[in-house]
Amino acid sequence: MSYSIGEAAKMVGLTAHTLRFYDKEGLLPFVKKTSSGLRAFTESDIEWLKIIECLKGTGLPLKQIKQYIDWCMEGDATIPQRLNMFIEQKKHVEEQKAKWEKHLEKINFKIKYYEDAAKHGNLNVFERNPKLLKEKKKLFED
Amino acid sequence: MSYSIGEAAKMVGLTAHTLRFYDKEGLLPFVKKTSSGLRAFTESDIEWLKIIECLKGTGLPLKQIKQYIDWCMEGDATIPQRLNMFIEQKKHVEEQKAKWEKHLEKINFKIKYYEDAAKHGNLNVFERNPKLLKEKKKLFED
DNA sequence: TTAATCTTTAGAGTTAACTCTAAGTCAAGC
DNA sequence: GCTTGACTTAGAGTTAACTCTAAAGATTAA
Repeated sequence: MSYSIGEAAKMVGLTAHTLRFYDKEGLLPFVKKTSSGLRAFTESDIEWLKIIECLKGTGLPLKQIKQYIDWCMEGDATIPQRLNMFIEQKKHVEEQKAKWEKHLEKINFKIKYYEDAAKHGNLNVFERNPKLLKEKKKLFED
Repeated sequence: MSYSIGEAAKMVGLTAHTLRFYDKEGLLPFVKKTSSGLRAFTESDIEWLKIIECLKGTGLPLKQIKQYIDWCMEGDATIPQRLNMFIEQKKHVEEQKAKWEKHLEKINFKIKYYEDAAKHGNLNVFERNPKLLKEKKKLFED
């Protein structure tokens, strides 16, 4: 059993347009067509789409995703490159997570700041709460 | 004391071009100019840049960042909107973090998979390690 | 069998966020 | 004073990733 492009799109949360665009960019060399020229997505193809989504969702550009797909199509000789790519991507995700953690601290500070400001209707937050000023200095120095 | 656009750019890890672009887009209404027309960034302006970087780094588009800056320029009446924006952005960051966690699991699986493949020089990983196949099914179902 | 709803292609258009160029102005060191 | 490098503007160009259009062919339900 196989899925039309519209069904496949729905399954992975993309549009048919986007899937055709990916195909045009060479990201879906594994998708076969029926005798009348319609794309037929297999279960395995859906899994490919999910790994593409995973890589895209962690910030890997389509060009590099294509590189990975190309390596997969080339066979066993490219296993080390593929392993390396995922190790690098893991590093990247962990760096991003750390960066987001830093950003989240600033956001949490701003929430505290504006909660106090909202309560009193003005921005004299640091006069009311000097500790928050120290916190701000720690967060924004470097 | 104040900083030139080049100095300010270096301090926040952007280029002078980008800062001029932000200014043109209305993101830097607070930056004053010298009598001869050069932008002069104060310490407080650098802090603005850091909060812009924080919002941009957590995926907020420049248009919405501009909306926030505009609210700040409007005064105390917009405090609730600003608070709300940071609360929404916090939610967004936490959703992203959860998404990245999911992606990281898939990446970790692929690393295990390709480590075994690399060790043996071929992709018959699931024949050697059926547990990994079950893990894969769990990760890619939904 | 026919209407409605897919799907196909090539190719044009869009959006966000830069990135660069040209032509001129300003500032710092010798 | 002069050179060198940084700064100014307006505006053009770039890149990634879609997003849409048109015209034609395929599939499905009544």
